[in-house]
Order: sequence, then C-alpha cells, then structure tokens
Amino acid sequence: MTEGLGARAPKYHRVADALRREIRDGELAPGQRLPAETTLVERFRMSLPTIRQALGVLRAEGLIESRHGIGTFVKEQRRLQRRSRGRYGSARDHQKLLTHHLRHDIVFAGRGPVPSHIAEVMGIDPGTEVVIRRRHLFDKDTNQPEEIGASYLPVEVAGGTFLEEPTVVPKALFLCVEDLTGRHYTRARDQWIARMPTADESSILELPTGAPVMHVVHVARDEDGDVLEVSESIWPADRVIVIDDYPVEQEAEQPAAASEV
Amino acid sequence: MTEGLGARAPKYHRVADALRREIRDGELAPGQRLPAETTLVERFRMSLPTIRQALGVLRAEGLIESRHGIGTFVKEQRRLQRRSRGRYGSARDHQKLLTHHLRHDIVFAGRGPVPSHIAEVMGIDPGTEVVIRRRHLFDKDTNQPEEIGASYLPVEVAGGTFLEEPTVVPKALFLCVEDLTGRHYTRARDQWIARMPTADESSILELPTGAPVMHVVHVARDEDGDVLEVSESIWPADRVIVIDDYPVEQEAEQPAAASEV
DNA sequence: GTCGTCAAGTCCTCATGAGGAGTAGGGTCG
DNA sequence: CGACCCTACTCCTCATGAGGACTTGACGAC
Repeated sequence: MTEGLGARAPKYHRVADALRREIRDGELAPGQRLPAETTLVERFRMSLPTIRQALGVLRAEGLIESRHGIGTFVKEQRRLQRRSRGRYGSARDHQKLLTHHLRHDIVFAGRGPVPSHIAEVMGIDPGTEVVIRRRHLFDKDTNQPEEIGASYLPVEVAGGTFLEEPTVVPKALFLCVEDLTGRHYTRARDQWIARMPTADESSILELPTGAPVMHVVHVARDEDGDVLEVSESIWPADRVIVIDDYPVEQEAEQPAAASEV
Repeated sequence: MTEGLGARAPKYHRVADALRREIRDGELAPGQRLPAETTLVERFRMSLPTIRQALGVLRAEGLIESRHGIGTFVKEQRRLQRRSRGRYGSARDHQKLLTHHLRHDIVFAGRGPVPSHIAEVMGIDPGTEVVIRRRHLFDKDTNQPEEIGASYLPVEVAGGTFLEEPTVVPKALFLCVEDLTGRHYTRARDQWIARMPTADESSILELPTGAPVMHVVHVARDEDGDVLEVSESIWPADRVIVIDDYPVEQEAEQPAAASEV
C-alpha cells in the first residue's frame, strides 16, 4: 500500500490518500458526509482547487459522491444484482417478465437501422432495417434508473407483429418470439464489456462522474444458427456481479469461445 | 445525443463536447495527437484550467490519454483479450501455462492471511492462513503490464509443496494441484465485477486516470464441494471481453446462480 | 561518431480571487 | 396552519498567474 506518501508526492495526492485511509479505516463510514470543502481547506491548509482535485480523485475511484448544495458523501458499496445465464429456464417457469420488479419505459419501438456494434454480432450490414425496442428501467420504489436496454429483431422475425408497438410485452420477449414464429431459442452468446459511459448514458442512469458501466450484448439463435434476437443492456457497473457456475471439463475439448482466465 | 449544447452549459462541457464530436467523426483519428493545451486555450478562447477540465472529462470517458511532456492523444479502442470459460479443457490438451505468451513475475509465494473478499467465497474466516501466490503478468514484447493475479490455496491442499516456492510453475496451476493431491477439479464458479482500480492497481497496471478494471474471482472445487483453489485476476477493463456461449434451457430448471439479464 | 548539454515544447501542480447555483432551514406573512 | 421568502451553507464554474517536470531534438565538445 502507498502509506505515508513522501513530501515529494503532489499535494492533492496526499490529501486524497489521507481521506482514502480514513474511509478504509471506517473513520468516515459509508453514507457519512465528509467535511465541507472549505473546512478541508483549513484543515489541510491548502487552496480550494487543490482540495477539489483531491476529491476528484476519490470521486473517480468511486469512493465518494458529491451532491450539489448538500455535501460530499462516502459511497455505499453495494452490489445487489447478480446476473448470469440461466435466465431462460426460470422465465419458462414463471411465464412473466424477468425484470418484473422494475418499471419499464418503452422509449422506442419500431423499425430502424441497426447500429454497427449490433450488426457485427448479427452478421449483417450496418444500417440494415430491423425491429428495435428500446427501454429504460427504473426501480418501482425509489424511481432510480437501473438499466438501459434495447432489443434488435430481424424483420423476418418480428416485422408486422405487436413487437413493433411501443407497449410493454406480457411476458419475456423470447417467449413472445417463440410463440409468434414457432422457432425455438437454442443457443445464446453473451458478450460482456466494462467501459466508461457515454454522456447520454451517464445522464439517463444518473451516474456520478467516473463511474463505469457494464454492457452486455446477448445474441440468441435457433437450431439452424439463425439469429432470432440480439439484446443489449447497460447497467451502472457497481450494481452488477456476473456469476458463472459451470462444470470443469474432465476430457480434452475445444470450447466454442477461446479461452483463458 | 447531446449535440449543440446551449450556451447555458458549462464552458468545459461545451469544449469536451466539441472535441468528443471531432473524435467520433474521425477528424481526430485514434492515436492522433490533440492540439496542445495552450493551442486549445487560444482556439476556444478560454483559460487553461477550463481547457484542462474539459480534457479531464474526456480522459475519464476513456477517449483520450495524456502523456506528460509529450502531448494528448486519442486512445485506440482495442479489446484484444477474450476471456470465457473452457480454460480447463484446452489446458488439459496443451499441458502448458494458459498465459504462456506473457512474462510471469512471481511477486510473492508463501503463506499469509486470506483477504476478506477471498475468505468470503472460500467460506472460511478472514485472516485464516492459506498459501498465496501473487503474480504480475507482462507482455513479452512490449513489456506492458497486462494482469495482476493471485491464487489462494488451502494449506491442506498446497502446504509443504513447491507451490509455496516463488518459482513459475511448469504447467497450469490446477494440473499441479491435481497431481499433488490426487483430487480433481470438478466444478468452478467465476464472479466478475467491474470497478475503478485502487491506487496500487493503477500504478502497477500503468492505467490512465479514469480507466476501470475487470476483476474476476475464480473458485474451483472438487467432487465433494471442497475448495481446491481460489484465484483472482485484475485486468484493465478496456482489454477484456467476456464471452459466454451456452445452450438455452428448453425445460424448466433452477440454475445455481439466480438470474436475470 | 558518441556523448552530454541545452532549449523548446508539452503537460502537471498549485495559489488566489470571484461569482453562480442548488439545498435546507427558519422565519414571516396571510 | 400553510405558503412563501430569505439566508446560510454547500458544491460548482472560471479567470489569472506562476513555477515545475518530463520528453524530444538540436547542438557542440570530446
């Protein structure tokens, strides 16, 4: 650990380090308010920009969060949601929306050009017309934004159906598609990346500056390998744990996706 | 998109937006150097701190990277490494280290107290003595840091073996453990989270400020459900894609890890 | 030719000063 | 009692000014 930084380290770095240690040691508990910036100026005997720069470092690390006009607070580290595969089986059971505890705002439903990163996994040309459903999900109680979601369906699959209407579907999307087409979801591929949010995502999800997002692109295919659906979700990264539970291969085998951890 | 911000938006925000658009539109290509800060001061007719604040926003978004004494550059978005399960099968095939293209620096090997986040998944008390192997991995060609890794093995498993010695093991760790104990890796569980790096991680991985990391904790058990090994890896998030390819459950089933995407 | 020195250009640190904007609490007026 | 306003406190924005540290390339001494 970088305890006791030498006098050679930048001042803002030393301040950040002192506060970081107080947070780690519990002197500043999660949820607790930090001293006001002006108070820190007096305490550390440094200028306001220097103090603010130090706070900026801790903000970028996700340790604190500032609220305009109120104060700066130690963030509560909670990762509530666990996400992994297995969604299909449980949805077949319950016959209801996977995210029924969230309020769904359908912000768009209809046809449009497929974005390039989706076209890539679908194996079609960017700009090809597909059926798109975009949604924002909010916690029903706190009204906090939880997720930005979008589904992309080939026109052959969803064209002319109620999936082009901006209404919440009655059950999991894949069950609707199976009913409408008679085809079956057979194989899926998830692609997870973590990145910094765009300005739009940051404002929709009300993210504090410096908070990363988790972005998953989900591709579902039928028994012939044809794409039935691509959907993507974007969450604040600090609310997500991806869990993958699987048997260890006992025999030599070449997995579909190479390959190391 | 937040095109054409009104005059009410903060100045640094407008500057960031203008540069962001130039990057997105390709006027500033990946790898290319941005105008010097002093040049931007003249061009936008704003003060240096304002310009620097705008650059700070783009840095936090992972769009640009500044190098002291050299300049500020548009980051190349490259996600080279794809990681997913299936590691065991291919390792049994090749009988060599999974990360043989990287240089391994064993920074520690021996006994020590288990960290709390590892104790939790191992189901033991924090501080219990375990065998720990810590390593830093570097690209053999560029010498760039690529990964921080650590393995935690119960003393019953690895105590008194060469796994307590700070030398690179001849083949994948799990094959060593299987040979030494006669027990077999049967089931594994990976836990992925994305977060901002600690100060230490940031310096070891030479991360630009504002860049998140991907952190995976891997738990391996034998047929009795006893933990044989826990290992964790930390990568710069922008070099990682996690890919998960799996069959869709056709029948009702309660997966081990609940469960929604 | 090789090495070290130097200067120019770059980003980084930090101080001072001023004003603006959002929030919460208390008081006043109806 | 309720609605409104005012004030104190908070964080946010932005300017100016100065010096330092790092990198590169050119130049001269050896």
